[in-house]
Amino acid sequence: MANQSLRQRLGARRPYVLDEQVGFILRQVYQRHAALFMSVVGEDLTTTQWAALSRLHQNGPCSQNLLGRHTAMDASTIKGVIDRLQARGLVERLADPEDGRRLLVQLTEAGREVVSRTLPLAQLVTEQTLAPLNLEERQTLLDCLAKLI
Amino acid sequence: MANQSLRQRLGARRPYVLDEQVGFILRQVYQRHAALFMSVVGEDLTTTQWAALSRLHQNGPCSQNLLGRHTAMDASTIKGVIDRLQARGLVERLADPEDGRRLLVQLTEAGREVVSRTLPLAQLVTEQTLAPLNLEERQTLLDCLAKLI
DNA sequence: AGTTTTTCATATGTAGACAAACATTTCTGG
DNA sequence: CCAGAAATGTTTGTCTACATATGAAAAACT
Repeated sequence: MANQSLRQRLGARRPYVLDEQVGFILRQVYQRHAALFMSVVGEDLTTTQWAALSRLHQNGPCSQNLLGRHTAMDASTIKGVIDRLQARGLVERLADPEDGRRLLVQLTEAGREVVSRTLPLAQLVTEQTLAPLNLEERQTLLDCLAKLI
Repeated sequence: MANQSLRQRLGARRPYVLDEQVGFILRQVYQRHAALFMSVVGEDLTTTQWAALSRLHQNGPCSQNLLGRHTAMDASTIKGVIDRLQARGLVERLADPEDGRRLLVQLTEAGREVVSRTLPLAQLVTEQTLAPLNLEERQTLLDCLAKLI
């Protein structure tokens, strides 16, 4: 109103309200999603571990670093994730015969079982995360978010 | 097309494509934002440290746990954050005379200086994070995200 | 060929993020 | 009033996340 236009005429900005900042909101939405994932999926799987497993399922075996790039993790993060998945027998590392630097990472039989058991639950989590929005809003949200990556 | 309706008639779902899942997208958007924040703000401040500082600036002194709730951090997370801010002299802890359990956390003079120096940069980061969207899209995005907290 | 650069995996250190367990203090219900 | 419940802060352990440094292997270059 009058106040608003006065502020604009003076060149002053809106005050900085933490709860209105994208970053703060994004962190909370992701927190809610991650908590939902853990509680729905069980299996003691984290969202990042699931990203690695589902990427291996979708794309097949892959070098560790490349898998990291395909799951938005840097080299040291993906290493830790694969370490833990390997310790649980869901994944195995093989030397790449074609490149002495690379480790080929692939799902084990147990890993494939976990993936097929988890897939429908992961879909459910996506659905539940978006539950407060209607179909049109969901599409808009995903489109906007995709532009911000 | 024909394929699509066949799948629907059979009750089958769309395949699970990792890159289309909200959780995976959210993580990447937040990563980009956090990296942007660190590079624009400097001061060696993280987004969560900034959340604590700006909340104290906005709301005044506060017990440690309550501050955690106001910044979406659990008790052990906010403790670590305040530990580090205190070690840098940006924040101080006082015993609450009214409640023997509580620690009152408040900004120091140095903390207030960092906040005023950082505020305009934090606004810039918000702006840059949303840069790929027009004004209408930004509002829609924030509205949708707010429903997902 | 040999040198430089890049890539890959690893290691270390710092920082969120949360669960679970704990002691202390405060609040509440009977 | 007093016992049980709840809140506050701390500690420990596990897991992401990244910067930086290192050694080894491959690619690119002259």
